[in-house]
Amino acid sequence: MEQMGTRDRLFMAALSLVRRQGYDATSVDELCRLAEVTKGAFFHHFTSKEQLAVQATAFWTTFTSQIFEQAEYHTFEDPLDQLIGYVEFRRQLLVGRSLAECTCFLGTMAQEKYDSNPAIREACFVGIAIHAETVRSIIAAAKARHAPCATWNEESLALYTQAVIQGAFVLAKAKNDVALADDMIVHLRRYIELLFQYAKED
Amino acid sequence: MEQMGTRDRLFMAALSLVRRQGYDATSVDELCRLAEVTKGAFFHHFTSKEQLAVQATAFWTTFTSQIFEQAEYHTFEDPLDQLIGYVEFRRQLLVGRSLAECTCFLGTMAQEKYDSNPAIREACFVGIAIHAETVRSIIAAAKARHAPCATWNEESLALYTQAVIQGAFVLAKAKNDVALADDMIVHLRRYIELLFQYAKED
DNA sequence: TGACACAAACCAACCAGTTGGTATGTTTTG
DNA sequence: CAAAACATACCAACTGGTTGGTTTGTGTCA
Repeated sequence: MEQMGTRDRLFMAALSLVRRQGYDATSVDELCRLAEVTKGAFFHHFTSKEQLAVQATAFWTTFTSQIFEQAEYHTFEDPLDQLIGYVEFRRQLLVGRSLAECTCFLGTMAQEKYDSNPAIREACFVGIAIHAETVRSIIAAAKARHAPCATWNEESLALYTQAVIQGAFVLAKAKNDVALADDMIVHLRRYIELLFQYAKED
Repeated sequence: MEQMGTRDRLFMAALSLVRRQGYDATSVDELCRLAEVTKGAFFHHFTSKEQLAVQATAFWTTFTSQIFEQAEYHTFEDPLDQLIGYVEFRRQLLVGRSLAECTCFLGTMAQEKYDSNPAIREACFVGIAIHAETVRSIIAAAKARHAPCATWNEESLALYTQAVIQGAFVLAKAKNDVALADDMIVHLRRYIELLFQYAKED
């Protein structure tokens, strides 16, 4: 964090604090303190707290994309193995991490600001949709090979993977137990396996 | 709302405002305004905003329990029909309602305050667990009749139904579209059907 | 020398919570 | 039975502190 520029340090601070406390509970002063930046510098780079939040969603997308791109599952030949590999990778991302460290910046902000701040809401949805699209393309390939006649929609299933993961985070937060999220993602894996297994046997 | 007592009017205001704006964005003054109560009256009945939130979770539990108790699915003979009926009832609860009107008070608050307010977090989890338990007992009966040898855990599946619904709300909020939540719950129904269908065919 | 990147002091609005008080019962006691 | 004592429910005005955002000034580098 030390050698980063002022903007990126503020983005990192936003990810950290918003994921832990939410958007409203995170003050500009607190962001500046963590980023080791003055308030003057903050408002030099961003016109408002809202603008930081909106731009932080794009920062989050590049930040997380790098993590997923480096994951092993991309090297698997069979797209169904890639899909199961993706789900397993989401489980791996939970181990040894606190809730604030493994939960989704976009989901957290979207739930809080969906009605009161359209700009933030939309930015969060775009970020989720970008990630869901990478999952959708894997699902599409898996479907083409293993379940070409299946009735379910690949785009809908891609969004469902994200919904399950977001919901897993909500329940894990309520119980204050990351293990619960893992448990929920195991169900997601089983659903996908059943979906393809059942289609194969037709 | 007019003939209710002061406390219940404040609870109703809390459900309405917190579901729309979140906990932090809802001020005590705003709660009082909606409940048509003075700030003095607020702090006569509650020692803090936090205490209102904690007690509102119990209010929410009784409030929502009544809705579920009156639902048709309880009258079905087969517990598997009851389970599918429950999921379908969750879908019905979405129709004609805005996101703020159909999403979960507990999930919203839990995600926002899980790290910064243990009392609120715990109260939210208790509320979710109480509801999940009613679903678990239906699942247990359905499993006993239709899938006695299935390897999956009924408590875990009950929590999963709640995770999917919570996640459906997060995505629906991000897209600002209730229909997306409905789509996600359809996947949940299919998962449950596959889980029982597959077990039957063994 | 002038545009950029910051810093420090500051501001009005708003926040949760407190104050001292009133109106309306209910319970106790001479 | 009535007066005193207490309890409950409420209210308007206020407090110390925090909020997002502004203003004004300074160092630096092309």
